[in-house]
Amino acid sequence: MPRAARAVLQPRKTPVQVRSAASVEAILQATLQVLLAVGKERLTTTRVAQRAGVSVGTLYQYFPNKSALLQACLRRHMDGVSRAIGDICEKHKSDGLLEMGTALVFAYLDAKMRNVKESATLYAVSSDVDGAAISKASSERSRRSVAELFATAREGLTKDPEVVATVVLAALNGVARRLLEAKFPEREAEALREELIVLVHAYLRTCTASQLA
Amino acid sequence: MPRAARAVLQPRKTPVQVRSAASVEAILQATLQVLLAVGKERLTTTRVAQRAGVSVGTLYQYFPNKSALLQACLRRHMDGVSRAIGDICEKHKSDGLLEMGTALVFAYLDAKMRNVKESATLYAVSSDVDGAAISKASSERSRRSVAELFATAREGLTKDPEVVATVVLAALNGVARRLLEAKFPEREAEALREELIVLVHAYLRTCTASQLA
DNA sequence: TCCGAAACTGAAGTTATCTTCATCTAACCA
DNA sequence: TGGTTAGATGAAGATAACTTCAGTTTCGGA
Repeated sequence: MPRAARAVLQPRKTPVQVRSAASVEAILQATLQVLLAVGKERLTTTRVAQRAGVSVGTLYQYFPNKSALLQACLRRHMDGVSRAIGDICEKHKSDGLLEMGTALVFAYLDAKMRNVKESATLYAVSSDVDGAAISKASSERSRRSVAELFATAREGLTKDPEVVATVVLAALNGVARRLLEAKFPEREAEALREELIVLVHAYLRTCTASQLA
Repeated sequence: MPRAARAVLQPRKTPVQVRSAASVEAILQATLQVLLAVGKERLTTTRVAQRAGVSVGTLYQYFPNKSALLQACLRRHMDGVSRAIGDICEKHKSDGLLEMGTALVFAYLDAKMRNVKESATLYAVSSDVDGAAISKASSERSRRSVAELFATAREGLTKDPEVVATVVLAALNGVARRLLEAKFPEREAEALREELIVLVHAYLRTCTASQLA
């Protein structure tokens, strides 16, 4: 993995013609495909270019290096997850706390499990590539959404919504990871989801004065 | 990262003389030191050998390749954590559930936070190197310990101890990761630990028939 | 239709590290 | 003390990408 260009994350050139935008799109898609097909160890820029149906040179026209390419890919995925969380938060404003909890569990697991292999692969990529910053930004956004959501809960919180959101999301993330590492994620998913709801509900009950059903 | 030798993880040669055992030890320590000092991107076998005070050739006498070296390092660390869990489980056999929960939270966070940078760095290494298998084996051992512990709880569980253990450990892991990724882990640690205890207690209360304090 | 800019090409250069192996030294044992 | 095995050495070889750039093609407006 290259040592250069920590700072240069942005595409070099902003597409102005249609075909170039198409190239960028193709390259990003190809990156994910190659990643899934052969794994990050054997992902090469040439291979990605081939799969995208362009030349390596074109690839390097839009991404300063391999690392930036992978980062862009990662960012896409993460944004998808945090957008899913954000949407669900919008939908459940002013609901009851438990309802919120249930909705979050479903949304989170769905987002991660939609295609298991993609999530798992990108987790692995994340630790190269300084993915920490990217996933941090993304999970920060989720945390905000969830904290705001909790703040609107009918029952009223007795704790800092930010803290509650942090704990809930961390727990969700822990279980999701556990699931992704399992041999047959789909098989275990349902059971763990039920249990996760129990966990989240139990916790949320401690965060409010009123007695929840 | 090499593509070869997926299967060959074991040291090539088993030390029979004292000095060679010392070499192996020195190499492993050096690996960790180099990792912490310059990061995995710039860790080279030559650099490790230098730091260990041996030649590269010696290194390759005991580790078939760089990957195996890092795996050995990772295994060491993971074993430390699961041993800490195992110990605490022994100590709290037949205690009350809540007590167990508290003890686990402390043990887990302590183990991960003892030296934050080491944990964080090795997490990153883990995703190269096929670390999944290693950490899986280790966390499987932890899960066993914790499940056995829960099975001895005074109150008696109304759920499968394995499931309960899985959920609790996943949640712990999620929060620990969140903490390791934070800018100042030590600063947030205490607050999150308290909250984690609340979370675990709340969950454990749902796992037993009797009313817990 | 023509021209300048945008986009594309891909062979070749560059760099960096892993890994080997022929050779040397130290340890052990009879 | 001499022979045999274990251990250590490190320069050289091999590999495997990444990345560049000079030249070509395509696009879009005048």
